[in-house]
Amino acid sequence: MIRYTNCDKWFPSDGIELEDAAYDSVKTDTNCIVIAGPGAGKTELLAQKACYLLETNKCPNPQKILAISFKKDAARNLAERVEKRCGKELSKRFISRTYYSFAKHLVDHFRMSIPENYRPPAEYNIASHDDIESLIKHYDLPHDIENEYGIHEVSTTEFIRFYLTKNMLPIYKEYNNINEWLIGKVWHSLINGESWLTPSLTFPMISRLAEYLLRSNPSIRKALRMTYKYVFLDEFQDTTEVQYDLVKTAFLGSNSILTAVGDDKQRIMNWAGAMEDIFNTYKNDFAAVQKELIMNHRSAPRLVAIQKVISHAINGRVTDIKTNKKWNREDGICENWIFDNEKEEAEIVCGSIKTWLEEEDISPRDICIIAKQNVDTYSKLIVEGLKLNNIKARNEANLQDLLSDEVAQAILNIIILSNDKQAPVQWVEVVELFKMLKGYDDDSKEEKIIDLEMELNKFLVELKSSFETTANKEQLKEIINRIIKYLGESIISGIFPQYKNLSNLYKLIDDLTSNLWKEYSEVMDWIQAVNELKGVNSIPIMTIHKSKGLEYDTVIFVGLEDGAFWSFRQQQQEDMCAFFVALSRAKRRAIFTFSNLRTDRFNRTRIQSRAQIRTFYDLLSESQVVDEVAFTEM
DNA sequence: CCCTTTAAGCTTTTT
DNA sequence: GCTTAAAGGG
Repeated sequence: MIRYTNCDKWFPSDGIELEDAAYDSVKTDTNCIVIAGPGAGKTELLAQKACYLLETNKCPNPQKILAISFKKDAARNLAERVEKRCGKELSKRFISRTYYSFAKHLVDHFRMSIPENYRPPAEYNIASHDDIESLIKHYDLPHDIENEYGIHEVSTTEFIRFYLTKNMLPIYKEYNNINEWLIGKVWHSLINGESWLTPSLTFPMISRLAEYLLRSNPSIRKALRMTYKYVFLDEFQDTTEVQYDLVKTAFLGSNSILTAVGDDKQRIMNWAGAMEDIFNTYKNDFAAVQKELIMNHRSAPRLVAIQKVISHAINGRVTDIKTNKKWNREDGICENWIFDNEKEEAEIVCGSIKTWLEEEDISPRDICIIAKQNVDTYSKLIVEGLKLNNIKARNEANLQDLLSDEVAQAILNIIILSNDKQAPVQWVEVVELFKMLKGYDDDSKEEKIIDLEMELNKFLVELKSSFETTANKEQLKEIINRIIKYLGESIISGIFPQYKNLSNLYKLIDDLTSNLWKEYSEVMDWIQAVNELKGVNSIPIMTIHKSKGLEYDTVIFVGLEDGAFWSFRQQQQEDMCAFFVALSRAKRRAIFTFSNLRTDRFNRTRIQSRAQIRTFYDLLSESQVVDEVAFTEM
């Protein structure tokens, strides 16, 4: 029996302290938009709000909270935080999904209620770019698109990204031009398939179908609104029109209470279709109240001082951001490092990193190397230089998909467990996975679980002896295949949709085998090899976009040059935001490098200019806490 | 065939 | 903004 807390007596769990605006946002009964800058504790705020609603029974059983994020790991993080804060039982009614999984669930579950001419078959693929391109080629049409600026040619990529799902369903009853006809044709072919193409839908198409479904079925819409009394919307500044239309149809005019969280200063997804004026649109549509968090728990005071200046340049607002008490007033380092060429840049950067790792209490994972884009070209010399000093650094994007895959994680956990029976975290994760694979839940009999654990132990012992005789890549692959067989190939493909097509699973096995073997052949120890593969001893290198949401003690931004910000003239605001995102990843130290000469991704060395980026420099000097260090005769 | 013009990629996620 | 590759014109 759960005992509920009186609303007035509710306090944040686990000793968390919320600032006033956060406390307001938790307790408010109205739709709201919470502006949460970097380090404001966005995830914590949403987790605490979920706890408040569940623990005080403001969200009574069987009603639920729906949280919608963009990325799987954001959705998972939030769910984990809620479970940690208010326990397993209550957190069952906290449903954390991505936009696309929310949409796909609706479409798959209520497929038969979708109007017939837009009803997809029970089995359909996720359409690839090539699938749609083949259709466009099949209809053999030019695809000029008319917009407010007149007729303009549209690339295939643009057609798929922006035009195929530009409007709500149903698509124009009468075709005004050849492109509307083409959009209709492509939709029809993708839903019904062609002789050479199984029915295939893109995620934005699925979202449009979900919206159409809800709009044309008031009873389903009503049921959804009754189920989800509270709705959280994460990273709201990145919302696309397709996603917003779905949210509007689902919840506008209902009693469901929406809490959107976002930061207009971190809008760096405009180019990918994020809505221009989403905060105001939402405020008007949902009569949402704006709250603004003013704490930055992450960055040191001197870094926050710079962030304030950039922030003001972005939106013209002056906010008195407060820093965490753990810092001294003078904490925080920000420097611009100017070099003649990349070679000098690499030397100084590598030397500094080496010194920091030796003399300061930080590990490789506390440092991050960031570039605007083309990460490999900007970091090539630095990676080579670090390698000479036995320091590892790597582009996170290359292994990200592999390492975030649930099946890959399970395999790596099992490999660790078979070599170290004491690994508690891995044990819990693997047992949970097996319970899921076998369809057990918390009500399952204790004996069943004990049987499962004993059987697993037996398997791990068998594996261990195999590992002792593994001497080449092929033998490692055999072991991984045995693990897959033990998990059950068909069970995997049934539970993890990405492996419905088994060739994806075989590709994963190949990928994992070669990457793990590469690590093992260097360290000759399985546990260490898994850890190296996970990158626990590597300095991460990534784009600004990938770094969003992450934090590091030290951030080295490589290449503060016009060449790196090639779109500055077209999207000054967005590039300023990108600069803000990169800067605000740093807890204590932010370094920006500039090189007069830079080799681009086509391997040509060019003179770099600062004419446009001067804007950044001027802002940095205005903040009066940035030191400019020249390693050159400029 | 050669020279000029034009398109597309850079930055991303999702079952 | 700057590159490469493909397409277009004479």
